[in-house]
Amino acid sequence: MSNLYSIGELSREFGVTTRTIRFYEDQGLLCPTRDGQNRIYQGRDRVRLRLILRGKRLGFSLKEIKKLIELYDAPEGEGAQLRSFIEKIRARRSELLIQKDDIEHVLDELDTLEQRCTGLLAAEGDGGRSAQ
Amino acid sequence: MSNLYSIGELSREFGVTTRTIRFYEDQGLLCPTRDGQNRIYQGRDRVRLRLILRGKRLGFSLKEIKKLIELYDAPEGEGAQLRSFIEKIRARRSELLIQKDDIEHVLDELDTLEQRCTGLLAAEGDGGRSAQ
DNA sequence: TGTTACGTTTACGTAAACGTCAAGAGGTGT
DNA sequence: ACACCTCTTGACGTTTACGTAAACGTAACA
Repeated sequence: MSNLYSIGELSREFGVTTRTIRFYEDQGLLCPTRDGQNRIYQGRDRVRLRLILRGKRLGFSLKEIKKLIELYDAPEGEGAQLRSFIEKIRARRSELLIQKDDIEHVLDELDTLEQRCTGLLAAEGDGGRSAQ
Repeated sequence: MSNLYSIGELSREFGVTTRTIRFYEDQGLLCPTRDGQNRIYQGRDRVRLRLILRGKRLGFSLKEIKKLIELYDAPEGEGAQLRSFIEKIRARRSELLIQKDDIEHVLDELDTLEQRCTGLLAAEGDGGRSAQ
């Protein structure tokens, strides 16, 4: 268990380009240590990358993802800030619950579509005998 | 029940700009009828717009949304096409299931974050008496 | 001693999804 | 007649999230 990764290793593991990983660093989402010029990623960087990609799949912007990461890294600050954080978290949770609902809807629609397609296929293989 | 809508009405109802709605038409996602130059949207256009915005919330690109709509509108074609459609539907379903899982993860993380924040708040209101 | 693989920085390019004018037409109220 | 509102068609600008290419360093391998 090396626990240390090169940019290429991470790139292969997660199916993103090295350019992408460097870009995330540019945007302040990752901050690997260095061996001379070369980047060295630790376990926590890998966890972060996983978080980033998960966020992306959910339609978060990189900026939003960065804020979430910062929340995780430094949950400090005075009352007002904390209360505003909590507000944002709750807003985000509402959106996610809506997304879950969206997904249910779309899954239903996909089921309908697939059934329609398989129906058409059957009618075709049928020589059209079961067409309306 | 007029069942007919101007671009402004739809824009207000769905909270998007008229520019956005026209853009969707440009991309072939909507095709309202006309009264002279003015666009007139029917109930089905409204349904489509709802579909489009749902797709967007799920991170679909407009091109992907267009394909889904086309699938819905014209589920015709020969066997090979239908089979390829079904493939795409299944691929999409897999992604959505992953997204659902992503959402569960992030919801958990948000819960953790919120608890951490409320904990800090309590410690603060406490005058720090319950700090570590 | 090449060449192959992997890494680096810098910088310009690009596709998607609109935003933002500009300039005008058409109806409505006063 | 004038203002106001909503609509129209361009057309250029902007942000995000990278792609792509240039030009180079380093280490291994035949």
